[in-house]
Amino acid sequence: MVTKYEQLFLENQLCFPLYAASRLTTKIYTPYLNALGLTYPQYLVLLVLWEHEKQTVNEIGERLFLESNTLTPLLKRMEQKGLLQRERSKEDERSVTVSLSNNGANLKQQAVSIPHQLIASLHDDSITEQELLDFQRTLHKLIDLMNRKN
Amino acid sequence: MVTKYEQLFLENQLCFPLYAASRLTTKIYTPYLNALGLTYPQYLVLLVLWEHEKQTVNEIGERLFLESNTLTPLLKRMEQKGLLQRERSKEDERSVTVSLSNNGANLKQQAVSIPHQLIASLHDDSITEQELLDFQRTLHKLIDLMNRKN
DNA sequence: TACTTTTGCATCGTGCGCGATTTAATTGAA
DNA sequence: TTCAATTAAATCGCGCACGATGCAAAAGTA
Repeated sequence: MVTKYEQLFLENQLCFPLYAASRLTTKIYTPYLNALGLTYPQYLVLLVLWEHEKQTVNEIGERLFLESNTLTPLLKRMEQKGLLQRERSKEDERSVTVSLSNNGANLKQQAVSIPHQLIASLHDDSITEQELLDFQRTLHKLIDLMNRKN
Repeated sequence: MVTKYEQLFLENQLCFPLYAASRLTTKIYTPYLNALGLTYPQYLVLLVLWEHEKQTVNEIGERLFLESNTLTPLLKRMEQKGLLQRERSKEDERSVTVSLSNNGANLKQQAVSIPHQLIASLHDDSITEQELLDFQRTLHKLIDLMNRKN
């Protein structure tokens, strides 16, 4: 039985472990991404663009749960690095279309090996594959749930 | 079977869902914390201090996985708000002891109801209590694992 | 004791996140 | 068709995160 006060312990909340886990994972990604000259959010934008080469700021934002106040400066930095182009849409002048440059598209080849390398480096007998799949499933459910309620 | 390229999809990675979930949870906390005049990281510091009223910057950092470059400015802001005091330790002049003010200690009473309110507002039949407990267990395992490998 | 090394905190610079607001284009309604 | 409402980006300000570096105190070592 968890008392009212014990719910205030760090470990008994969901928020803190998620926050800690998120920061730890990006930290583990960092050396691999540094090698490609990318930050973690920049890598996420590329993941989205590697699936569809051309998208509006809004579409990218829907995938990443980010808005223009975060994306606009982020995309500008990526444009400066020559990873992508930003261009006002002709059909709807309010929208900005973001498209991969050759440079940005080519990074995919180098990024392909990252997930496997990470899994290998993190491999541990204390967590089974099935446990991880279940975890992933619940995580997606939680995201959907919180996204609906927000 | 997930191919090499499919591993680059957002959904097939662990990092992005964790990142998204973490941000969504803090977003859900925000209105409750705003009512107390707190940011989410400030709330985390208070959670730690509510368990032990007096701790060094280092001890707080070990609990939250944060270092002085993040904590020092954060704690200064909290000191300005009158939530805590910072003081050089007499025994070890390198350390700074952080202790709760009455104001900061009293906030605990108001914070106690937050976890329950959140659980209630998020309640959904699509996720069972057991599923959530399993999830939490794996999450802690992952944190331990990543923390060891880092 | 004299020294090197380690430790704890602070500072600096950069890049997010995000609430609030602005601007311009498009859509919707009378 | 006119005007109000909505939508898409952008801008601004603030508060984290965090790598890199600096500095002083303490601990370890010859």
